[in-house]
Amino acid sequence: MYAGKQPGYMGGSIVKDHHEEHVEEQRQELNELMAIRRTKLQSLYDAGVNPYGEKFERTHYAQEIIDNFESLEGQKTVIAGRLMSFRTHGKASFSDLMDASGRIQLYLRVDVLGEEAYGFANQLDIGDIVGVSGTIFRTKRGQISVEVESLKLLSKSLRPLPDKWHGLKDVDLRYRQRYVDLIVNPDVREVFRKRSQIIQCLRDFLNTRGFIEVETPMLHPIAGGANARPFVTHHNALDMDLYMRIAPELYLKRLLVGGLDKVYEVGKNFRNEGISTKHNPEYTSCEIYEAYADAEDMMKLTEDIFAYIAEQVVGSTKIVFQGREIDLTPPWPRKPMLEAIREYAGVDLTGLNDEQARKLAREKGLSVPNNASYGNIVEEFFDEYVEPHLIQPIFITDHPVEVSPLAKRKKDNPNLTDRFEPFIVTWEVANGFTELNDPIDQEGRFRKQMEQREQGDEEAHMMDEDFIRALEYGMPPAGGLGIGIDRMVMLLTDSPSIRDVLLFPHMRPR
RNA sequence: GAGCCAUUAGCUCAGUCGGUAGAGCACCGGACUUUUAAUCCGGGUGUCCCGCGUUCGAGUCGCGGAUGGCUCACCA
Repeated sequence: MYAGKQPGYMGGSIVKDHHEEHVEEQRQELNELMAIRRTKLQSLYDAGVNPYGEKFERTHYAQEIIDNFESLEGQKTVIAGRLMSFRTHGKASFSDLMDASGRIQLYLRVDVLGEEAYGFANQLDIGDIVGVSGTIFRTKRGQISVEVESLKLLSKSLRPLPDKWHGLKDVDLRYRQRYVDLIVNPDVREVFRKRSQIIQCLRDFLNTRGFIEVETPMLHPIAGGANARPFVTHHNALDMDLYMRIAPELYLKRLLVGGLDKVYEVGKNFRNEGISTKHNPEYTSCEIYEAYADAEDMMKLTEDIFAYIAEQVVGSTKIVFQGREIDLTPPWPRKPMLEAIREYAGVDLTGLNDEQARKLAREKGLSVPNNASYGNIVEEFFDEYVEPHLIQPIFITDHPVEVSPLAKRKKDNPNLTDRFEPFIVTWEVANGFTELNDPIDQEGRFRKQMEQREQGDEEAHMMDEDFIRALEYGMPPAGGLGIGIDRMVMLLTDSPSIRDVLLFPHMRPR
């Protein structure tokens, strides 16, 4: 009954045969460096070593050992990570092991490990993942190290890593093979650790102030809440097209109607538009709504959020972006949009009608479509003359009603809204306003948007009848705020391109 | 979408006037028991992005294309 080979042995044999075939099959297509590693892989199997090990219990991270060396010197440790370099000296060798925390040097001696284990260690490659146990000490030259007493291969690496000194510079490859980028460029890990920290701080800040985090749909029957072209997708079972969300706004405001009066959502929006150093087709926003508040409250909230997070993550409200000091300390100045245009463009657009505004714009050499509204012209002047000057944090307020279809009109001027956008290093980093809670006005605004849509403006809002119905039940007066998380991360990590703060930025497929 | 630039070894890059394809790192072999971009000796591993053309001869010149970067346009 139990005659013949044991099941375990059989299993091993099958695995081995499978690997031999596989290795042989692929060898022809590989360059020499990879072929050598596959040969080594095969000899590991031949020697009965599993090159893809199992669970490994560690006692320390590399950085922990370095930070606490005084108290750890002479003690045993078990660590694991990727081998990043080798310096062999005959019967002794040095190697650098990198784990999530950092790097530490390994010291291997034949008289500690024994001939066999030492020989095995010298067959390892840069890039292999190992677990080691040993004793913490300091070399003659003062380098904190682990004298290795035993070593286990946990994962064989079959591809050579980029140059140890120059690393991986090809931007395209860095984004496409972010895993390699993360291995060889420690700064990149740091950026993403900070990104995580920033979002964590944001949640802490809001939760502490009594906001609750919610999740609303990403698949929308109507794409609303922003001026943007949506992605269209299809639900098979329902046989209907759906839009990937361009903003969570209209759902979050339904929650205000429902009585959840302080809500926020952190998540992705999808916009079917251009790609640039500041735009990715999917990006992360945090939208925040507070009932019984207004734009002024949301401006204070914005400043406080930026200041709090900068303090936590960078250690100061004065940060450096691309060599320039940016002072995020509240309060930030406020400036109405028309006043900013008067200041930087020398043009007063106050009280003009559409036609007068178009005429003035053309005189100034701006390209203006014939159906451009007063609001469009104001925005055009702003983008052209004002935006490039807004380096230090500032709130631009009081946007024209035509370009702010979800914001409440100003009490003293129905052509303007109680809206604000903070600008830092010329970027719009957020957008907020006193929310329009008048269903009749909202319906009128949607109709205006639909007219623009009919005139070919693909980014104009769609009519959302259910949202109107929700407002008809009564939405409390409220302030709303949307923060572009990616831009915030760029700012706080000194990253000039949005691709530097996205782990896997959108790339054309190869 | 337009302009400019780039594409050469696994990685980072040189390559002159059109004349047999180069360096460092990595890798392979050897020496070396406290090195650290270890060192020393030996070894060059290549679809020069692709195609067409000019030429006796193209990594190099011309045309077309691909991919990427930057700027502009678009886009909050």
